[in-house]
Amino acid sequence: MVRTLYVGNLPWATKAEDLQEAFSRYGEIISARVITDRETGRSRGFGFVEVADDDADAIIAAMNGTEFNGRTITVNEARARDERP
DNA sequence: GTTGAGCGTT
Repeated sequence: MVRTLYVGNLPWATKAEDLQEAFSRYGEIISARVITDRETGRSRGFGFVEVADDDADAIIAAMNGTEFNGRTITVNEARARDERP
């Protein structure tokens, strides 16, 4: 099973592979993705990381509120798009 | 070549 994590407050230069590398230190990463603006192609400063269910809690605890390339990032469980108003 | 709260593609 996988759980999707929301990662916010990222530096502009952050790439998906950067997330993968950083998060994989604390658990199994299924996939990582940084959201970029579809129109401009620039990073929106946040992303999503799919992690193994068993590692999700440890990863959130380890990464949330920590400094990532100079910015204090936010990590918590992501919401489904359907839940958004 | 910029910016800073937020929850994305198929």
